[in-house]
Amino acid sequence: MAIKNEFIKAQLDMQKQICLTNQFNAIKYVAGVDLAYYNVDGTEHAICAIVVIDYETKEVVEIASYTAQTTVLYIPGCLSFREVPIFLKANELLNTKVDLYIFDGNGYLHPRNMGLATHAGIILDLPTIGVAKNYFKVQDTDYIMPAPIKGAYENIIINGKVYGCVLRSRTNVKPIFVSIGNNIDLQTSRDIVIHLTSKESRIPLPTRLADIEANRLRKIAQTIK
DNA sequence: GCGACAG
DNA sequence: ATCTTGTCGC
Repeated sequence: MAIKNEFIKAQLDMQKQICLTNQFNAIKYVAGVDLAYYNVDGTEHAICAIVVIDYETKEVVEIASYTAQTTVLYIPGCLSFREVPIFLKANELLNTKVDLYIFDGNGYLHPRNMGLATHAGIILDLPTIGVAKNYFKVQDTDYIMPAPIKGAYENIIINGKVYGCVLRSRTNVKPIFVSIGNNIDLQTSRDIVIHLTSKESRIPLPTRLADIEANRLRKIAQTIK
């Protein structure tokens, strides 16, 4: 498939820019990013919602969103090319100077270590974390199920390299998959995800709120049709 | 041909 | 991701 090869070349080119160390002094504003999709007369549209919260008080600081027609189809491994352009437009509407972004999807846990969170992180040149609700198998490697206790985790090691981890964000609840995006390390990513996860959801608060906002806007757009 | 496949 | 109602359970 010609299109997919273009994406792979672009990912391989970006690969060498990934930063695996913390590049921040303090975290004040954290943004959660999520997209929702719907159709209008057979034309697919996407809504990107970004919700910024205060890392300590967890209060919502700002919400931004951007809707656009979809131009790129979804191909496993190439998700970022579909979602990053729309995310960047929504991000332009943000007034808050965000310290860290959390994406709904993988970062380093990707065939070329270039998932959504990493791709966006390199463009933003800011710290990002990828949090996926489902496992995206790389090189036929399975993950080890962590203990059913909040905070338990197992690193996902592929060919001797740590791609990310499976983290139990809530006791007795299906685990999530955490990986670095850019300008951050995995240990810190895990700590932050745990800090932002409570009994309301197994997903960290910023992305959970972004998910709710994106779907709220989608339902409104669908009833207007 | 069959199954897998972040969102 | 989305199409979709009720339903079992804390």
